[in-house]
Amino acid sequence: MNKQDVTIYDVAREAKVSMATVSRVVNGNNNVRKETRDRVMEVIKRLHYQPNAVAQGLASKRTTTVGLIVPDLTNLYFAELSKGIDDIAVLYKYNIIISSVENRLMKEDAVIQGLLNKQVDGVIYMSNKLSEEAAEAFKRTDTPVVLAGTVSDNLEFPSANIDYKKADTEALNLLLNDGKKKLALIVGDKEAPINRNHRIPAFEKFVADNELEGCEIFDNIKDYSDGYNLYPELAKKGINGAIITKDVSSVGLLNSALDRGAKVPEDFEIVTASATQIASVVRPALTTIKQPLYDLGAVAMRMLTKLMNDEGLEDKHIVLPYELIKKQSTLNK
Amino acid sequence: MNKQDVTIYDVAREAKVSMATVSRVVNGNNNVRKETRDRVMEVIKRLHYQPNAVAQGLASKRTTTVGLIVPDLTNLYFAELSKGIDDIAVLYKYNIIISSVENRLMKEDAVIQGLLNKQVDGVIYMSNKLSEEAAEAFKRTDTPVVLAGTVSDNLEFPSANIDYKKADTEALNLLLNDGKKKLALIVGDKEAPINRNHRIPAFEKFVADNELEGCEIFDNIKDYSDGYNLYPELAKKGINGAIITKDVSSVGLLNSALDRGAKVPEDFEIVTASATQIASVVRPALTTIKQPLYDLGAVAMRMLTKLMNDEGLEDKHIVLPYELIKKQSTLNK
DNA sequence: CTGAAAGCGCTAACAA
DNA sequence: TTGTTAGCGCTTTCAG
Repeated sequence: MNKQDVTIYDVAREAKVSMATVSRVVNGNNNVRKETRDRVMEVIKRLHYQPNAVAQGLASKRTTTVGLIVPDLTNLYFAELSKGIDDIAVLYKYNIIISSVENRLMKEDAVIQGLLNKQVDGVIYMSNKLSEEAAEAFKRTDTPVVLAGTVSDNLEFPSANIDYKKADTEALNLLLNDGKKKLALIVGDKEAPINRNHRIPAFEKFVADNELEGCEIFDNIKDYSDGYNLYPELAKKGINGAIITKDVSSVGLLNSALDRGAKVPEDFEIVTASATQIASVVRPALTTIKQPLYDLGAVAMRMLTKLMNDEGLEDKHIVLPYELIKKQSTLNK
Repeated sequence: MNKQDVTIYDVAREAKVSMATVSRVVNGNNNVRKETRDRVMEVIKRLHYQPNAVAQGLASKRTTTVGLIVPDLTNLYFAELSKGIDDIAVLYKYNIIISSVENRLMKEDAVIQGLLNKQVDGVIYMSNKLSEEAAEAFKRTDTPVVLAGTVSDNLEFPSANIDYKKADTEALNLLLNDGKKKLALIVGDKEAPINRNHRIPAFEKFVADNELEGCEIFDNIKDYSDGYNLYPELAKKGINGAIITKDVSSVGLLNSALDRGAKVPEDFEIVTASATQIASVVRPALTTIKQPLYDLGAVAMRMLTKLMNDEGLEDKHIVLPYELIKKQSTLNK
């Protein structure tokens, strides 16, 4: 059987109606007499007609496809966001074209352009750092864009997030309350807007407000071994409490601390800021800022569907509640 | 700026050539005089012309898009396969439409049909269990299909896998050699072809060959808590060595065993059969059958590119080497 | 090396 | 309620 053996034209002829009528039936348009509709449906069934979505897309200028831009699929943070997005996409009958952008030769704006050339109806952007060129590319187009689990510098794009400042401050308070005063904020990339504009200012404010000494921000801690290798430095500096944004790094740090004979949480407390599976299966279990990743994705996609239907957004920036889950990597006095 | 303000026609007029020539330039066809090419290129740059991939797709009947069918994105097994696929896809300039099929109301064949309607040039199927309808849908179409990290009952589709029988047998030998004789095979779904046709027969053969008593197969262990809750039953039955196919379950089992005071690996040994991140960060680290997931994905996608170019496959079923990584959840005598 | 012209399969006014 | 008729933006023979 060939790629497309039966077209709308075949159905029309066989059902003795015009292509327009078949098109109406296929698209659920009500302006068709029931009798006609049934006849057309019967022929569609009989001939196994399937509409060619590419032709539909060209004619209607809507592809029912959205683009997803994600750094890395194997990072559970993004995988869980994606799952939320996907479920809502299915609900609204959109397909998803996924593009990873981390460690790619192709520049981000080229990736975006590729998506736009495919005529996606919308884009969800999840990379932690919205580059200049990417922002420019988005601004040049009518195609709606929503950010999920990431922020832009000036709120120009709709987004779904948690209140990172509040979450971090609450976590820092937990550490301080446990008697830990030499604190660290450990991030993957200082320049990511989420860190630059939220986490770092919150950390600095907390340190200043509480007149803490010897607190420090560590940058460039991205994977398990980064975390593992960082611990000695923390120990030397007397750091006894840390918030880490990536949970794989947290686990590395945790294991490293344990391997070097540190007592967690007595000597050293850890809070991880993205509660994926991985944080909950290690022992001692990690205290986490639990972000509602699935929901963030779902909400972002829901916003996008509204924009794609020109419905407008009542709220451009949705903030979902987080939870501080206290486990065994903190004393929780 | 509108979705598409400049078309091939605009470029043609501006460059004083025909659309055909512009098309040739865009597609890198050599039959264009350098002078003409340069002129067209200049106009393309100047007008910021971007080809409409949907129109290209309709006219050429190739969309440079492939469909990915995956149970669940947040399962690292599939995420890592997907990463390999994605990297090769980028290399060959294909986009990826990803469809999750686990816990969906939509039946698998409907998902596949949706992909075919979008005129994908090929499909990579990674679900653990290729349903009847799915296989039928694939057989009805000319669109090439490749299986990655999964098998079909009768080798009808090209695939990339490891030798599951050999891997499991090697792992079982490790357990036996460590003195563990009451062994378990713990799977997510007994009926998945990979289990039914490979892992289970290998297990049964091993048990028979070594005349072991009290060995057993456990089904339906899919997530962390399934694994966690299974341990008491294993303990009661005196099972002292287990191969588990899902590593999240392995971790549940491990933690459960430790929580109940069992010594791992002295009293109880564990080998997990899919070495994702999660298996390597827990303590004691899990001994794993390390499948080259990234490579399996990459190889599958490479096969697909060949099929999409009608190049034919020298080898329909590619078997990649695995590694048995001995860690602390086995004695490794 | 280049252009003319016929589609690809469908949607969407507009008429009837 | 239905049909006619232009396209959507591009590729691809076929001629020249």
